[in-house]
Amino acid sequence: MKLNEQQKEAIYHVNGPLLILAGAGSGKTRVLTERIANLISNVGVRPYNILAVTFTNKSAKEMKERVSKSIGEELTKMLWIGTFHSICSKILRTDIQFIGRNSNFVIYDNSDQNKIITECLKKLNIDDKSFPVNKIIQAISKAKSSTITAEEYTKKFLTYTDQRIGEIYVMYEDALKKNNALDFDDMLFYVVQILKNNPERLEYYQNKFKYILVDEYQDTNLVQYELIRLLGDKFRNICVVGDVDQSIYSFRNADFRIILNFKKDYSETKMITLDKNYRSTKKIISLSNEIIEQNKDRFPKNLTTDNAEGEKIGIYDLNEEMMEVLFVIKQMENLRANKGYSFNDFTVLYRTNAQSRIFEEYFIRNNIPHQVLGGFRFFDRKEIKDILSYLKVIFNPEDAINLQRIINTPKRSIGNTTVEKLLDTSNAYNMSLWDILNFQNFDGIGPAAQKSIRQFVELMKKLIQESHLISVSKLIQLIVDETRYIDELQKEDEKSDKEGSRVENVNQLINSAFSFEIDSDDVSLEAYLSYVSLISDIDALDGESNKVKLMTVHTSKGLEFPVVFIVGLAEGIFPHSRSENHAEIEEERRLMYVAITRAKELLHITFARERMMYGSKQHLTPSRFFSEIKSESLVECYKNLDPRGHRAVNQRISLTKVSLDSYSDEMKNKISGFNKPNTSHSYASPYSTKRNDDSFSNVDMDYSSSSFNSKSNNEYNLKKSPKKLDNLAIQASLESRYANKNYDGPKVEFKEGEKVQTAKWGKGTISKIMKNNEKFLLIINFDSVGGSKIIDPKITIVEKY
DNA sequence: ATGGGATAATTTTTT
DNA sequence: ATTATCCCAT
Repeated sequence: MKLNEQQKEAIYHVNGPLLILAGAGSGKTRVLTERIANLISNVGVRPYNILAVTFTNKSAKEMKERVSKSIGEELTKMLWIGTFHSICSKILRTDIQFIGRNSNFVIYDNSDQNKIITECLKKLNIDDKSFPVNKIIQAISKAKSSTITAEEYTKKFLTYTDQRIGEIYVMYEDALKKNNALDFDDMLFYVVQILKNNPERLEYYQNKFKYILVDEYQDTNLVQYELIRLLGDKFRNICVVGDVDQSIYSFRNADFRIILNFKKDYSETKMITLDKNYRSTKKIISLSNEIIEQNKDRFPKNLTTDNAEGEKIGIYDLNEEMMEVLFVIKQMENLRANKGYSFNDFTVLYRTNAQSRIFEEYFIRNNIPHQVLGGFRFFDRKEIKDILSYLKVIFNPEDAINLQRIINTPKRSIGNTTVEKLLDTSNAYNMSLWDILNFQNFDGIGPAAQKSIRQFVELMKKLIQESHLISVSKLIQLIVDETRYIDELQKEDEKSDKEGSRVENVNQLINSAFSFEIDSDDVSLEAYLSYVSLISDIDALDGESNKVKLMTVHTSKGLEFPVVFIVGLAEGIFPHSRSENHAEIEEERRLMYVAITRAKELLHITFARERMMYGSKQHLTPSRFFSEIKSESLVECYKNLDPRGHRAVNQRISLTKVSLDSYSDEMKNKISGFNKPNTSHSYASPYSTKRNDDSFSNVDMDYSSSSFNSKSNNEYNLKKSPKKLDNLAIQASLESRYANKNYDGPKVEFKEGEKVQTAKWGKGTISKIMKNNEKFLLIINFDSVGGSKIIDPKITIVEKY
């Protein structure tokens, strides 16, 4: 496609600060990548003089791929493209000594932080009811994101609460230092401190990064702002791209005022607005404009498009949650049968992860291939964290937090009381927990526990020794073998009937470590640990397989889909009940704006008036966002008026066309503080009476003639059924039988791109083959289950079909 | 030291 | 409904 004038201007601008205000779907990724390509190919900038910062690893990867296509892999490798954290981790690896820390550091995540804070509270004798741990973590994170040190905190904030938090902050910092650990915020803050306090390092990086590009600038926080400011201060070739209307991460201390103030910091800024949308239909863009215009804190901007007018946006007012799901299923079937759409054109967006469940349930029951993005992360699973804790302690035995995590995992009779005593001793002698464990005798600890401790120490020493000799994947295998941890997991797996076993997850971890060893230049334990600390999940969104995607609106940022269903548009859910003040409601509205602008062709918005929440039935009213739609011509509203309610569900959904006006009125009555001037000027549409008369043009969603579900011919599977599907259970047991048998069948030749199937995961495509002299693994994109899996064909039978 | 039962809380999330 | 946390009995 041809570039428009604004895009060209942004791409070919070379020197001086550049602010690109890029509306949704305005081709900003293209502008960024072509800008990099232009700097290198035409201006003659050396690739290692360019720094490009992205918001997620995924977008960093995408940018690398796209730049690579235009300037080649070799040059792209010399660029610094990455997230703020990965860039800072790279800098700290060489420069952390400047703040007197050891480069052997480990990165602490939220749960590690949680443990430290809990300990601090205990030591300071502060009640964790009046000072909830998560609130404290947030406060400290906020301070660090605003470049406020612990000492400054205690001086700056003088209320009782803040003074106590300051105390905790000081102690927390101390603990991190003792454990030779950094939290995520530290990584950025420390780099800023190093640059501020060491002129020669600042000079070095300023000369290195002659050209800086920052994506998603509306979601940066103060430290990130400082960092970019410091790095770019010499050459001032800073290009930032963002959209105030898509700032949705203030709960993570993002501050969109930073992008609003960019011009104040750099008076010579060239500002370019990209407001031509290449993604969506006119109707979708108009709707998004009407919603976002309600926000006061923004640059006025009017996104337009030359795309087709498009279909009206459907609004569906349903009686209960299950009907929402049924409606989505039915619509998808229609679009597939009559409009040539396929499963991977469809995406369901929701406000909270909890909403995904019912969709998953019914999608599985109706054999709808789907993939849930986000939600519970692989690396947050207990068994995975336990193993990573072993690795972290092996790498850095001073890490008392992870040491505590594994000292009695699996159970080896070193209980809380014993650990408490050990910690007391550690504090008393000001020695690390690891040093204390290495003593031969412990006062006041029983002989059984002493023996266990000695065994544990010997085990760890052995593992530390081995870690220098063997690969990470082998080390993980050794850990689970030597500790007999796998036995404990096996038992837990047998007890619970949850899907996806813990043992299997551990195998996935080993496989993913193996794939890291094949892909990565540096395969040291250190490199692996910083790699896993900075990635969120191993499964990525793969656009090729034919699956319906389900995700939160937050996760959908930056993506686009032909057909979007935004579900659960009810007061309390979207906008969320936790959003109370004006600023929070505006953020919810931006979130709604993001959701709408994901859609390319068709957009359906649904809500249910009744839904199960917190274990009981709740009655909900339509979202206030409906009342903000001014043009009746953009939407088509349907209401489910079936008096039989849920009993009718197994037969049909009967939808009746209604007027949008009813939602304006309803919202005016329901939302307190909603004081719009009288109806005279706004929402009444000349067509409203006609529409009401029209109400017998029903949309009849009869699905008894469904050709969709081939197995149970007539009906959608909507009745309650046991959680686990029978066929899945059978497949799983088959799979485990094969696994235990140590299958050594015929060696089949596999090729990338080949269609294969396994008993447990069904059909899929081989996306990558990884092998070396000790292992042979397949990465397979499965159609029915979420994402790709790493499969060892020696353990899992893989058949071609 | 461990495990079971009572009790409380329940957004969004990258790194 | 689900899950984490706490406290007490074993």
